[in-house]
Amino acid sequence: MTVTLADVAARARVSPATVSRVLNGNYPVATSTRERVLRAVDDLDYVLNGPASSLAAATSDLIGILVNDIADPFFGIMAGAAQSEIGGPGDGSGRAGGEKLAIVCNTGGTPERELTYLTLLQRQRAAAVVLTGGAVEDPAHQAAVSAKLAKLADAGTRVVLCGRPPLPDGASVLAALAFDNRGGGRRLTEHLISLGHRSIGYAAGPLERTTTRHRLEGHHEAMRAAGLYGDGGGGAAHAGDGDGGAHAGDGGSGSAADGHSARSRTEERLTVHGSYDRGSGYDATVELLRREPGITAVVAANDTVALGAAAAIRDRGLRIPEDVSVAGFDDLPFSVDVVPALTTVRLPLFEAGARAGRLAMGKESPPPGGIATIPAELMVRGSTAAPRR
Amino acid sequence: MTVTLADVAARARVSPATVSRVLNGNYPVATSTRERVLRAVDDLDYVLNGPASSLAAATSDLIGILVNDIADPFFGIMAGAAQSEIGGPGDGSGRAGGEKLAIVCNTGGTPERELTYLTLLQRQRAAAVVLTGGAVEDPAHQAAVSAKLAKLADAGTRVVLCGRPPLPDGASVLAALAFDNRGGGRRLTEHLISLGHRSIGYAAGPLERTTTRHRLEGHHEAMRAAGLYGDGGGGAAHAGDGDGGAHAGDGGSGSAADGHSARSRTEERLTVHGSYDRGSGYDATVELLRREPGITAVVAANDTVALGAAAAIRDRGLRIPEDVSVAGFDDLPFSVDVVPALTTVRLPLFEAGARAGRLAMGKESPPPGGIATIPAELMVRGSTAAPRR
DNA sequence: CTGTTAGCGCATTCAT
DNA sequence: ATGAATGCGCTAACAG
Repeated sequence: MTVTLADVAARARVSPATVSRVLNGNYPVATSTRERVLRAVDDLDYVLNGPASSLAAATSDLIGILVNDIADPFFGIMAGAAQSEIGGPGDGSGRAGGEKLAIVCNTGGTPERELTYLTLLQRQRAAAVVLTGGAVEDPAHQAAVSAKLAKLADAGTRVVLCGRPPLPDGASVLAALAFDNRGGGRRLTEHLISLGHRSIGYAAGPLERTTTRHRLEGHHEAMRAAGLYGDGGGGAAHAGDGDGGAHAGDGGSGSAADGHSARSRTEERLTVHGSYDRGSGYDATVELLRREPGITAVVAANDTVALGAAAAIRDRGLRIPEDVSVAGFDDLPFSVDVVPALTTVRLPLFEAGARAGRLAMGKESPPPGGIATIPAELMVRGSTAAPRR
Repeated sequence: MTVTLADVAARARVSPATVSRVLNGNYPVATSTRERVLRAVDDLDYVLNGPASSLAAATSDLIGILVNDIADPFFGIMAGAAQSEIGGPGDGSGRAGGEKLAIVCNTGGTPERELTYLTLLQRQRAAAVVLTGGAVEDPAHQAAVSAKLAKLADAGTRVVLCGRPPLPDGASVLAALAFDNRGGGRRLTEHLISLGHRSIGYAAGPLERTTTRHRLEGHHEAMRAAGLYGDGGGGAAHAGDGDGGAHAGDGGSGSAADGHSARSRTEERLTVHGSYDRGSGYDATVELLRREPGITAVVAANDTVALGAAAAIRDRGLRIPEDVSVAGFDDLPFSVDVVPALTTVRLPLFEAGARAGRLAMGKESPPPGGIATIPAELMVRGSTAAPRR
C-alpha cells in the first residue's frame, strides 16, 4: 500500500542506497541517474518516511519553537519570523525537499508544559529548539529546564533563546537573544517623569517571570532616581544586575507584599501584579485608582494590559491623556491604532525571531559569548502627556 | 551514550517488550513490574526514541495544525484552543507520557507552503492534521490539497477542517467546522441598513479566499435585498449556495473588475480588495472615500482591517460613528477596547478550535455528515450609529 | 501477564 | 559512481 524507498529503487533500476543519496543530495550521483530516480519518485508519488529516516540518521528535521501564549501576537510575531527562516520557501510542487519542519508549541506559560514539550522534542530528536519569551523564575523549574536543555544540547540539538535572559549556566545554549526590558522600562518611566508625572501606577505582569521583573526594575530605577518613592527605598536590591543576571531575585514564593525590606511602602502601593492580558490590566488599574486616586499615569506590563488599563480609566470617566496618561510595552501592531495612540516601548520582535530562526538553522553564527542584548526603543505617542495642573 | 529501551529492560530485569508495554500503557502489566520499570526509567533518565517508535508502530504522536498567519490572533486563538485539547496537561515531572505533540505550522497563506507542510506532516506520519482558516480558491491548488488530504487520510491521518469550508470531495475529511461567514456578513450589513445607511463601502480581504468571498457575499446579499445596488445586480450568482458549496465561484485569475456581468457598477465601486491586515484596511478606506466621498459606513473584512479603516477615517478628519460608521468581523479581544468599541461579528474561535482539537484526538465524534456550520453572532457596539441627517 | 522473534524504512558503512 | 549488507530502537504478533 505504501511506497517505500525500495519501490523507487526498483522502478529506477538502481539500488536503494542510490535513491537515498539523491534524496539527501549530500553525495555525488551521476546526473542521468539522479534524473531517473527523481522521475521514479514523482511517478510513484513517493514520500520519505520521516521516522525511518530519523531513526537511521539519528537526527530529525524538526525544529521546535516554544511560546508562552500562541494567541498573543507578541509570541506570534516572533514565532512567525523564526518559522519563515526555517521552513524553506517550498518548491511549488509541494514535494518537500530537505527543508526543516518548524513547529510551534504552546506552553501556556506553565513550567510543566514547558518541560513536557522539551521532553517531547527531545524524544523526536529535534534538530533545534527555540525558547521564546520570559522564563519562570522558580529555582526548581529553572534547574529542571537547564538540565533538560543540557541533555538536548548533548544529543546534538541546537538550543536558542529568544526574548529570554541567558541561563545561569549558559553552556548548553547556542545563543541567547535577550530584550533590554530593564532599559526600556526605565526610559519609559523617565519619559513620564520628564513630562511632570509624580504619582505613577504600575500594572505589572505575573510576579515570577523574568520579563515582569526586568521591566519593573527599570521602572523602579527611574522612580527611585527621581526620588518618587519617598522614604528609604534603597536601590541596592538589584544593583548592577544586568538583564543577564538570571538568578531569581527573591527566590521562593511570592505575594507582592512579602516584606522585602528595601522596598518602600509607596513603591508597593503603586505596583499591582496580574497576568499579561487585558482583563488583568483592567483590574489592576481599578485597584491602583482605588489605592491612589491621585495617580496621573499608569504604566502597563505590555500593550495588551495597557488596553485594559485604558478601558478602566475611561470607565471611571477619566480622559486619556488629559487626566491619566497610559503607556504600554512591546509596540504590537494595534498600538498605533488605538485612540489615543499608545506610548510604548518598541521591541524588534520580528527581527529577533528571524535571527533566532537563522541561529537555529545554523545559518548565522552566534553573537560573541553567545549572548546578545536587543535594544528597546521608546515610542512616544498620544496616550501620554503632561499631567494637568 | 544514549539510553535505550533495552538498557531499561536490563536494569528492570524484564524484557524490552514489557518496558514498551508499560510506557505505552495500552496493555496489562503487573503493578509491581510496572513500578520496577518506571523506576528504571527514572534512574536511567530514559527518553523514548520517537522516530524508532513511530517507525515500528507506523504512526506518530504528532498532530499538525496549519494556520495562515500565526501572528494573527484569529489563528492564534484557534490554534491555542486546539492545542490545549491535544497536549496533555503534563504530569509535572515533564516525563512526557503518551501525550500527542501538537505542532502549529505557519503557511503564511500561500498554497505552496500549505502543500509543503502537508507533505512534511505526511512524511512524519502525523496522527492528525487540522487545517484552519479560509482556503485559497485556485482550482489547481484545491485539487492538489484534496489529493494530498486523501493520501493522508489513506495513511490513517485524521483530517479536520476548522473555520474552513468543506472540500468538494469531503470523503477524506473526518470533520469540517465551517463558520457562518455569509450569514454573519449579511446580518452585519442588515444592521447598518436598518440604522439608515445607504452608501456602504466594503474593505474586503484577498480576492481568492473562501472567507473573503463568503463574507462579501453576505454583504452583497443584504445590499441587494435592500435595493442599494441600484441597477440590475442580480442575486442569481450564488443563489442557494450554502457556506458548504466550496466550488470556486469565479474560477481563474482575478482583478476585482473582471466583468462579472451580474455585478452592478455600484457594487464594484463600493468594494475594494486587500489583504487581512491593518495597512490594507487603511488603504482600502482611503480609496473608498476617494471613490465615494458620501459613504456613511465602512465594513471591513475583519477586525484588524477595521482598525486600519478607522485610522484612515480619522485621518481624514471624520468622526466615528458620527460621520462614518465602522464594522469589523471576528470579535478579536482588542475589539471591545478600541474607541469607540467596534461593532463586529463574533466567531467562537476558541470553542471551534477546541472542538477541532478533540476531533483530531478522536475524543469527540464528528457531526452528522462530517459537516458543522458554526454560527456567527452580531455584536453591536459604539462604532456604528445612524448616519447624520 | 511476560518473553521471543521479526521486521518497520532508511542511512550508512564497506566493497566494487 | 554505485551496490550489498548491517543496524538504528522500537512495537507487534506470537507463544508460553
